[in-house]
Amino acid sequence: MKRHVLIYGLIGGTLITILQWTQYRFLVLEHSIEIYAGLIALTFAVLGIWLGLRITSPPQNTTAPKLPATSEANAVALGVVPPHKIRDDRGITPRELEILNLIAHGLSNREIAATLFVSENTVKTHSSRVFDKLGARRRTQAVQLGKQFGLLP
Amino acid sequence: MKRHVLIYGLIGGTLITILQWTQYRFLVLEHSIEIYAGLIALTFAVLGIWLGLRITSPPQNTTAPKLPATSEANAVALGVVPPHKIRDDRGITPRELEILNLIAHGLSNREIAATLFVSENTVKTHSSRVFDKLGARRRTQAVQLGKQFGLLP
DNA sequence: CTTGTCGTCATTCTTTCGGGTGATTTTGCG
DNA sequence: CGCAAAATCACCCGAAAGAATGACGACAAG
Repeated sequence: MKRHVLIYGLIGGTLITILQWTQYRFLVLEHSIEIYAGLIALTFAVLGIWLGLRITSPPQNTTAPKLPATSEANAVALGVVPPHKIRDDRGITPRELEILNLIAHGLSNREIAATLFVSENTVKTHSSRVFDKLGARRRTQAVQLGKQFGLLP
Repeated sequence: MKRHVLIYGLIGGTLITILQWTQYRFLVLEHSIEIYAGLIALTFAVLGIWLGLRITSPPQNTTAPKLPATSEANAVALGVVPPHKIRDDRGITPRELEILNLIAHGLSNREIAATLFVSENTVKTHSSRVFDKLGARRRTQAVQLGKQFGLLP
């Protein structure tokens, strides 16, 4: 990301230099200022669009927390390797995984509590722990990450 | 969409006009040309970024890191997915599907609103409609049903 | 016996979701 | 042009979710 800003500034500086170099031509051509302005506008508009695409192509990178840099996980993310082979169990206990599974099926905490015959607070505790271990802030995100880690089908 | 281009051209024209109007000031300030060039560059860079976001956010191909709509066709062609699983588009509009997609990625309503440059209320309206059309009561359930209907990868 | 883990439950508090309703603006199409 | 669908935004309100604690019993390992 920093490289883009660098390139950006570099192009800007180059453009300024070129403008400075061709400064004396303003005396000759009458309306060259508009032409130059248009050129600059066009250039930077294209550049801006390109930049805009660049900086927004990974939209949830800002929200997505710690993703492992391991080659296995990357392979899973890219779909190269079937995810059931490598499951990144991040210290998630069986009970917690059970809750995560029910969450993925669209059940509410109350329904999960009723299913497992435990208190709703217990479900909340488990889910909170799962979220913490997965680095998720919402249950939908937990489901998404759970699938990435091969914990969920 | 056409309006944006229009606005774009309008702003450009206005800028040119302003430049023309302030043309005589170039005789006073020595390096104002660079300043003006920088201003133009900055303005159009921001504008370009904005435009780039505008023209690329409606189709979620650029923002969606996951497999696009052609994934199912590819999967069918590869024999991975049985062809009887046809996507049951239940009158869900593209925008609504886009919101559903972002929900499936674990984004909150606020984050979705920020991603799509709309109000949080709008996101809520869309999601409510999607839930209604899918028969879901929770977003996790909506995701689950969306996958069942072949609307989500 | 001490330590650590796991599962369980509670309380308080804040944030987020979701339903409901109404409104305006854009847009696509006949 | 005029209409209908889609998209946008606003407000209220209750329910659900989640964070931050603290606590207790069971159980296995050291």
